[in-house]
Amino acid sequence: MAPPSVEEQIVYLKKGLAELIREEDLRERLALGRPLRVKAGFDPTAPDLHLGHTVLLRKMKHFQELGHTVIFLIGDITGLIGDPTGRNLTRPPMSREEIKANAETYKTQVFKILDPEKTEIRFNSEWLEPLQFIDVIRLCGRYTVARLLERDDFQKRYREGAPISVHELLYPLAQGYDSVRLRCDVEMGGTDQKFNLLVGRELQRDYEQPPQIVATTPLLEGLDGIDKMSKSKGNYIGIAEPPKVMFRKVLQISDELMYRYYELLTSDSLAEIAQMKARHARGEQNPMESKFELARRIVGDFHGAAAAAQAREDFRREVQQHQVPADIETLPMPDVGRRADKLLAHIGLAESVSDAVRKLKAGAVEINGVRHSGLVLPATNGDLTIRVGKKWKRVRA
RNA sequence: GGACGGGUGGGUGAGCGGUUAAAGCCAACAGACUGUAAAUCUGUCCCUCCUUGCGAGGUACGAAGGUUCGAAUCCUUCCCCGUCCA
Repeated sequence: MAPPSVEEQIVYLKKGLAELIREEDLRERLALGRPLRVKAGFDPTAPDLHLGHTVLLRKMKHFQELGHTVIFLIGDITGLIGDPTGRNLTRPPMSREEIKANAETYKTQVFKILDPEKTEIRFNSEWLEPLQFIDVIRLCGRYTVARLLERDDFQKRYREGAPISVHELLYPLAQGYDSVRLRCDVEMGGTDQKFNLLVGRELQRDYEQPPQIVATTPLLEGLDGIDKMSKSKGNYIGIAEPPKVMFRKVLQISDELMYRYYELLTSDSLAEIAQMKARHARGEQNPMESKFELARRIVGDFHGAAAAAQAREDFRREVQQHQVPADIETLPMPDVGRRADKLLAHIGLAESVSDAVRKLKAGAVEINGVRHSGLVLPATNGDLTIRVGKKWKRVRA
């Protein structure tokens, strides 16, 4: 197979990017004919990757497919600072032990998408840690406060009187310095990273390197369809989550969000998505069908086709037909007498006894298929199969 | 270093000596309706106890003390945040 031409590469790489700065630079760089060094940095804060990250990872994968080298940079030092991006408040720094553990988890997850052969995993402690204070001062001397304050969220926080710690200002510099040290040709990130990525260009120029090309990917909205997907918001689908859970989460997103997910998480073209949308609008196809398809594909990406089919089956049986899940967790009967409220709290179907009482009164509890609102458990000699909302548990008699 | 302003439940944000476990909104959780989508409606949303009640206790309004019969509300000290001045 003939290697793709520069123009073919450009077309392939541009698809699904939010912004490319600058296309001309990329064209020139590709024309050099050598594998480009493409970096993306990850904070070691969230131990679990979610679909939001995969938008970026999928794009990185595209670079790999074209023969380029991807550098998966784990910001173990910058993690100590805490990237202020998109936050109104300063993030508390993490301990080194946490960061190390999180980094390990990353490694096992990214290769579900990236090709290990064409990936360098690096830690920025490698070159940031040996820096002396004087080096840091010199680095700071290459940039001005005014320029750093240009960043949207700094500006906003400054205007609103929210705190900005000095070390947060250093974050973009550190990230830019990473690019210098790694001699990056391209740096990728979410659109919220644009500022940091651009600082990298400036610093590279200062170190007499050709400035990196900046490629940003759109931010994926979380399950709520409002905020960007993040672990701390709890609106995420983790790529390590069980097929069943992923499947259910996808089915629970809104129809509007479904189109967005198709756009960012599948290889379907915008035209195909528009056609699908039109079919829904004309009533030729139930949007639910498309959502099932989306769920099948997403689960398939991370767990394989068989698991996806199984997840679909589980969903049909458990969710649509309200049948008892096959893998229901079964626990021994705790010592709570005949008290239903205490039992619920004990087995984790309620947060507290008080919460359990509320749920019972609200009619949210079903025992052996019968709604139960009393505080005393029904008389039975068999196991108790209990459902509260979408959660199921079984208790052995 | 000085002068002000502020810290309330997951988030906002009222309350500014007593019917205040603390309004409203958002989120969340359950129920109805559905395609367990959206929208809508209803209920719940600190903990514990039981005699399940417009029940009884215990905690709670940055921290610790104090004044009061009684404090989230007043006073003192401390911690944190911001603004202005230097």
